[in-house]
Amino acid sequence: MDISRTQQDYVKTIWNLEQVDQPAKMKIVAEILLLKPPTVLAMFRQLSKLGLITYEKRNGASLTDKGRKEAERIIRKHRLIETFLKKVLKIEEPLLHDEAEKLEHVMSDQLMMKIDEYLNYPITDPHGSIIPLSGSNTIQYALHEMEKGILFKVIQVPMSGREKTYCAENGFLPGTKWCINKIGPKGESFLLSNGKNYLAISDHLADKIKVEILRD
Amino acid sequence: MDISRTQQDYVKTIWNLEQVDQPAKMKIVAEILLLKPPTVLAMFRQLSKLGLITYEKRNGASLTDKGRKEAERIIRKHRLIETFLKKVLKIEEPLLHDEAEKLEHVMSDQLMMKIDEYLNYPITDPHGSIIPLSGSNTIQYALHEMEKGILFKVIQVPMSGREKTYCAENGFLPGTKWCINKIGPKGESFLLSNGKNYLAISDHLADKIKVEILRD
DNA sequence: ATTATAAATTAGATAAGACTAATTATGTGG
DNA sequence: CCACATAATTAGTCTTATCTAATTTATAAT
Repeated sequence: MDISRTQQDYVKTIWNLEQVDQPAKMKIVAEILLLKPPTVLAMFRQLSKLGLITYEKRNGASLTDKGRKEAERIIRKHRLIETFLKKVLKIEEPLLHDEAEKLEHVMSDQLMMKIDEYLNYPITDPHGSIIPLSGSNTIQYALHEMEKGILFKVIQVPMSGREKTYCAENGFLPGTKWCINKIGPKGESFLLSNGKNYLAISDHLADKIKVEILRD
Repeated sequence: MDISRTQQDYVKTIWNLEQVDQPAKMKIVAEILLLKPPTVLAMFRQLSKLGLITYEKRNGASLTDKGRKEAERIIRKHRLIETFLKKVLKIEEPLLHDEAEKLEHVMSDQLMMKIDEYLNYPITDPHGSIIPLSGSNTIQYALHEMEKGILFKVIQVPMSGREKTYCAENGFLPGTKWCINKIGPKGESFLLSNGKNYLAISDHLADKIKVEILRD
């Protein structure tokens, strides 16, 4: 059962608020969507019934897993569309955003897959925001393929030798989370940080490391 | 004042019927749009009030100039979108048509211009249908640039010499209407017909002839 | 001309999404 | 702890686009 365009706008708005840790209270959502509180209340109830959000007075709406999945499907479309329009047609702001805002509601998943493929599975959109993945499948990348500013989780490091030791000594182990601070010219080195320490990874080593992008 | 998505579907349907000289009667329009006659009647009245159609009992709806312009704006979008999706993303039927059907209602004129430019102002869509022009401006082409099956009006022929005589003798004069029956391999000759006679035009001559595509 | 059939119309209902105006909760400052 | 400001809610209305069921109007066939 597809949700309506209107409902899509709501989950998207709530998702965006949650990204910056703002509770999605009625008043705020109403302001963002240029609606009045009673309208928003009615929709919150509708979305609750659909299992997309939970709503508590004074606490605002929170996406359920189902709702988050819906939201990310739309955000993914929005960002892929922006990337495509910018790359291929050289569209600039504000047209870029406005068109994506409309197209995200009508482009099929099937078409989005084609666009994703055409763009060679981009990680970020023209504003540098991460493009959420489709569905629940988390794709693993080589560290090598990452961009600056991306937060990721380590999945795999070399299993033996000097490189294994280097990673282990620096706490760069599967399951740990890191962020890319800097990439050397021509991508020949990566400066990572985990909030406490910094760690340099050579191009060569980066090629042997598997990571997973974190998006929440 | 933009017309609604629903209204757009109606004028588009009426336009399509007029193209094949079918009167757009309520019953037919209802069948095409999967609606019931009372619904269509209500909309016919609405569209009349908006000056987009005239409606007479038993005779069906006819587009006014304003309505035709609206319809062609949408058809133009549909066909440009199909051309783009096919050329760039290699989308095939039936997805091609379904996506265009949705996108035509949301893509801005501005974006369409970019797509038109990107495609280098195509004349026909992937099905060979002519892409209507935007607005009232009729663009003139060299006969040379035309494709098979296109109906056109002659705008300009050589003003002197053997070629002028040839055109004049065969009734190929400004204002007359012709259709391209056949184009030689590598476009080195054109076989035209005006319904009565056939006329061959060489590549060389075709280059000096200006025509205007007829789309109604 | 009369009737049967098909098309058009009316009347009234519904659903989604929006509004306004009025009312009720809630939480904070005095 | 009470009053007031702010937030949330209720109740009722509107618009757009749809429907069904019943009725009227044309057209064609006898």
